[in-house]
Amino acid sequence: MSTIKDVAKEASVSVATVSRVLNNNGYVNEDTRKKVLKAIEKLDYKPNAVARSLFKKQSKTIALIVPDIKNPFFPEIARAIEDVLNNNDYTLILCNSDEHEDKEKKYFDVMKQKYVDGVIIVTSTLTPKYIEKNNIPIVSLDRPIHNSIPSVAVNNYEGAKEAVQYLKAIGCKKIAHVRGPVSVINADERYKGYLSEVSNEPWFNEEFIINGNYNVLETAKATMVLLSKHRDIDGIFAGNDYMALGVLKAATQMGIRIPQDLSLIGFDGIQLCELTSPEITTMAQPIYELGESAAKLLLDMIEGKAVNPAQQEFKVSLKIGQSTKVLR
Amino acid sequence: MSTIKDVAKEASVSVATVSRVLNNNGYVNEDTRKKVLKAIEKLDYKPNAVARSLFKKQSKTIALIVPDIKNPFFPEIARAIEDVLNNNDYTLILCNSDEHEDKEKKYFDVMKQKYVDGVIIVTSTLTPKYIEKNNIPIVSLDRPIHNSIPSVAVNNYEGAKEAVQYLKAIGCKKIAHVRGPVSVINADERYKGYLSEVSNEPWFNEEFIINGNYNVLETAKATMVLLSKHRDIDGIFAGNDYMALGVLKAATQMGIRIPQDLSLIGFDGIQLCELTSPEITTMAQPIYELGESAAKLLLDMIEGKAVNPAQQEFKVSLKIGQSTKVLR
DNA sequence: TTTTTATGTGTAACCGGTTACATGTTCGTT
DNA sequence: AACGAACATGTAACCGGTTACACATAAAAA
Repeated sequence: MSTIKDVAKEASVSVATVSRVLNNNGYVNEDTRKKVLKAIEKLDYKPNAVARSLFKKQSKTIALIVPDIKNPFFPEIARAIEDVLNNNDYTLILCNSDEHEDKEKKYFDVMKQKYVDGVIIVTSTLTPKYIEKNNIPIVSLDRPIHNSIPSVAVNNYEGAKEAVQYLKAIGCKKIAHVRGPVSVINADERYKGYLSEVSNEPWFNEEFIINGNYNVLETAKATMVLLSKHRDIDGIFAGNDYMALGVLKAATQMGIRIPQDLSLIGFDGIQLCELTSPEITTMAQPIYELGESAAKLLLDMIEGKAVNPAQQEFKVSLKIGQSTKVLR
Repeated sequence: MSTIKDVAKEASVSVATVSRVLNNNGYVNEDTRKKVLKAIEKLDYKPNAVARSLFKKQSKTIALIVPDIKNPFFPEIARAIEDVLNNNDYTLILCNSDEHEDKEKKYFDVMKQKYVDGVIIVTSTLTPKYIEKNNIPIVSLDRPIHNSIPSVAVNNYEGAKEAVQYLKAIGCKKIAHVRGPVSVINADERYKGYLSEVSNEPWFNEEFIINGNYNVLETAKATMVLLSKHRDIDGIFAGNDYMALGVLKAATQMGIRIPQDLSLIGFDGIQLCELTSPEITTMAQPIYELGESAAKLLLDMIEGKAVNPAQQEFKVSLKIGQSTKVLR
């Protein structure tokens, strides 16, 4: 690999001049510029990003910390983010936290040591205090942390209400809810949205709420228990699509037909919804847009454009599949 | 952020000494070491990874280039790789190539500029010549490029044969194949494996082979055409699980029951197989192991342990789900 | 006692860029 | 003719580490 010195020598100029043409700043005579460009071409010179980082204290790299990339929501997010970064000559570092605070913090340390320019994080454990202490541009995604931390998310509470309203509208008389982990803010919001819609219904029963922990198999098990005890449930609002898959599985196994016997609606709008049969009706988040916006917001912050701690809230939208059916 | 100079001053020693205790090499008096450690503690000093990289010409970072992280095979791979890296204090950069040679090459350039220590790549387009020219430790995953390039993959040909053999064994009389993209080596191998098992069968028909391009919806469409024309097909070997999902979708839509009317087997063994109903029978690759091995191999290469261009080949194993049924 | 050898520490060069500052031209103005 | 602004380029310090080398001292060997 040739260095800037080699180029300087080849073009018979100083390294400063080469640096100037490289970065297109300062005065450079047109002829000199051409000479340098020719030398760069000849030597197939590529500037050393690490040396540049050391001086500039920035690496053109951002990190994405998610609980687990295997959860199908996150690859879609990651893809959107990477697209934006790629278009802006940034690079994406991927981290799996398993929701462990220790891992998150360890990643944070490493990122600071590597001059990573910013972080997009999906977390339920990190505190605003810790984050501010680290003083690195950050955007929380999917799960707002605090109004002092920029975030990109959807209105889970409203979305959940709409989902339940839809089930009601198509004629469901007894609606159950599979909620996500207690510690996860969006699962909580969705749960609250469900509650606000059903807690005053005469049929409402605490037992209609089960916890699927954002896990398919766990959901399937819990759903079987639920449905065998309460055979008259005719609608289920799953806290996310992944768990809706679990419900689908349980129902199929029990010979309960979806949507004929039971209407099912999920939340998120992951691609998987369209691939199952029946296709899952869901309250869809604009996932790609979410990732895209988070990335753009972060880049703006890094480049000093965005100043106010933006709290972007997107709307979810009902995406009707085949798992819900108008009953009457 | 404090630097090594701050620590040196705090401990009243030279930066060289601090560096020595940091890296645990060279002679350092026990008392001096303690003094330095105390200073490090006091200042909460973390060495600057970029400065270190510049000198050492290595970044403790490796890149993973996949066609698209949204394809559910890759998050599982990525997770395995990241686990290994994390345990070895390496960081993972994620790149989506969309199978475009241009993007792959662009990533390569960036990686070299950033002193990325190695690359794990899933590609069908890059040539051994190009790769060797770049002279960076590399492991090709899932799709061997050439025997001069270390790779980690499964025996797709054998696996495909076994899959078809299984369909035969359970009594399928007419077996179709949904193949993957023509340009992708593993899709080709699987196709050949299928052919070797069926081309001599009296029932064999060229029309039993359709192309799903590793795409669900495309597969579903093609499958509907296939099945409406050839109603006596009673077994389908899908080139991967993702396409098997497409077959499942098509069959459901057409009222063809799986496995009662049609047995379906996929390839890969992604987690999704267990989440559908019916669960998909598949020739499972040891996905996690694949990623793990690729990462370990690459780290060995980077640290100069592995020298011979290893071509690791893993075995696939039949994982019986609910999409295949013994017919007689 | 002298010579090695092992131990301990500091100075400064180096990794490959960027940029502040100095220096020197060339113009346009007055 | 004199002077300031714009243009052009080079020198060297700097970013924050690592390490070769020099030097000093203590312990071991001759």
